[in-house]
Amino acid sequence: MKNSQLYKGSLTTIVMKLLEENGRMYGYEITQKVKEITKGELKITEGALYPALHKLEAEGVLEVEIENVDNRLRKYYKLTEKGTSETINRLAELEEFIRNMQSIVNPKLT
Amino acid sequence: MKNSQLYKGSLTTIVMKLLEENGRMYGYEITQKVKEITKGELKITEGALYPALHKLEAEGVLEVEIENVDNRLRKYYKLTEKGTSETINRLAELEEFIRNMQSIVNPKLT
DNA sequence: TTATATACCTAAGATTTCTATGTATAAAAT
DNA sequence: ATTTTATACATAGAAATCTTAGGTATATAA
Repeated sequence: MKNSQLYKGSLTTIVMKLLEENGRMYGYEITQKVKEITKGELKITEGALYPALHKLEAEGVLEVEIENVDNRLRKYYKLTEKGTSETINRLAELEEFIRNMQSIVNPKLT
Repeated sequence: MKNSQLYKGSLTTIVMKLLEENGRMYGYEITQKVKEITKGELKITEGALYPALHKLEAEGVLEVEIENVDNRLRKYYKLTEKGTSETINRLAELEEFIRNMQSIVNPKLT
């Protein structure tokens, strides 16, 4: 994750949301998608992403399907049932986080 | 910092913004102010805050004035000149971060 | 033939935060 | 009178996350 420290702690939420949106994705695809969505402002590093995916899988949040495309390995991840309900909580937390940060940055509006 | 992982990385930005807003504050006051602004949703822990304040001071972002009030020590922190310009950058980063996160969570709006 | 893009991976270190604990005074509650 | 709560500072060890820096391998573009 390049850029500011602020993104610390948001990686798994980003991954879960993208999987909720797109059904299934593989690691490299996630890095490209985030770069695209944020117009290059946010670059997820592989050193952060792959361990995070493995952890989410170990926790039962994600499950993996391995496929061979063009002689290259792809590991497609998708949310489990548990992962889907976790994602709902995560997104609620994210919205609360954004609200709270905006209250701090712009106290006049609240 | 209680609650979700998302707040990781945002502590110094919060502190700097509050000091920009309020001129000078002491540590305990900062914890109370954040609790108040976020209606109890965000609690800054002292184990995170004090080392962060010391680090910002060591970096020349903050300077400290020690006072004795009611027989109790207070260390008032305020932004240095360097700290003030750093704060402007931090707040711009925060706004960009929030924009990016909203693009991810709500891709239809962008 | 070399560089870039695709696609996975890990290990060591840095950084941040949490948990737990410590000191001390003042005020409120039992 | 004593205990709890609030105020006010602090640190040390552990946990979590991310960066940096490498590694493997195939396919395509320069």
